[in-house]
Amino acid sequence: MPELPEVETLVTELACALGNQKISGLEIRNPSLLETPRSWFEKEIPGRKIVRVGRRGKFISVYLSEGLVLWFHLGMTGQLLLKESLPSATHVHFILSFEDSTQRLFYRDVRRFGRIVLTSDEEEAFPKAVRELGPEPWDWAPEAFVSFVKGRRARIKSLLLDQRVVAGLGNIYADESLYRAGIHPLRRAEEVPRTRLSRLHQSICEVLQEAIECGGSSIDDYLHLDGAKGQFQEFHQVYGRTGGGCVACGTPIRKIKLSGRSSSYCPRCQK
DNA sequence: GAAGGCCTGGAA
DNA sequence: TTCCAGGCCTTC
Repeated sequence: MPELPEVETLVTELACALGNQKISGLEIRNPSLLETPRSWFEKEIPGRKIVRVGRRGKFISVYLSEGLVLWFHLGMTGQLLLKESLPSATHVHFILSFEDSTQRLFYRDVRRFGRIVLTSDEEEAFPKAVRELGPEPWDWAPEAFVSFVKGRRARIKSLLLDQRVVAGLGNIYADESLYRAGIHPLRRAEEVPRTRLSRLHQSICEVLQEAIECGGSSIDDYLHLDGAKGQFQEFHQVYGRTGGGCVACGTPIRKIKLSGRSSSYCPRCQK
C-alpha cells in the first residue's frame, strides 16, 4: 500500500516526466473517485500546463497553470502509470493525455479506496484531509514530538497511523519504526519513556529515508511510474514476516489486531 | 477512543 | 464459501 516513501518516489518521477507538459485531454471512466464535480475536471483541466508536482503526507499535488491543483490519494491499491498503453486496462478510472507526448498518465485502482480532487491553489481550498495533516515526520522537532506523544493516552501504534499527528505513515512503516525503537504497538503513548520516544522519532525518519532510497515497498500493488517494483520489502524486519525469526533475537514475529488493523512485532524486543 | 463501512481479489 | 488485506471516513 502506498505510504510516504512510495508516494515520494512517484512524485519525483512525475515531476521529472511531466514538468511543463501541457495537458491535452482527460478521460474519466469512473467518476465515483472524484470528490469535486466531474464537469469541473472536464472544463478546467484540458489546456493547462503542469507547473509543479508535490506531496503532503500520502497526497500527491499536481499544480496546474493559473492556480489549480489536481490531488491524487492512492488509497490502498491506487497506481499512477505513465505509458503509451497498459497491458491490462482493468480498473483504470482516470487518464490524462499530453500535447507533446504519446504517453498517457493512467490512474488505476482495484479496490477504489483512492480519490481525485481538483481545487484552487489557495490553502483554504485544499481538501480537508490535507488541511488537517500533521507535520511531515522530519518537520517535527524531536523534543516537540516527544512532548506531544507523552501527552496522549492512545496506543502508540494508533497515534502513528493518525495522519493529524504525523503525515505519511501507514501500517508498514509504523510497524517497522516501532520495531526499530523497541516499542510494543499496544503500549499507551504516555507510558513510553522519553528516551524511547526520541528513538522512535529517529527510527521513523530513518526507515522512511531508507525506503525512499529503495524506491518504496512493493507488497501487492505499488509500482513506480514506469511499472517497475520497489525494493524495500526485501528489508522489512517485521511487516509481512509473521512466524519468521526476529533478525535480532530469533523469536518468532507475532501478529495481533489493533482496531481492525494487523500489527506485526517481536514479543521479546518490543516492550 | 473504538468499531463498522467502503471495495475487490486471492487465499484458506 | 468465507475471510483477510487496510487507506480514510462516519458513527457510536
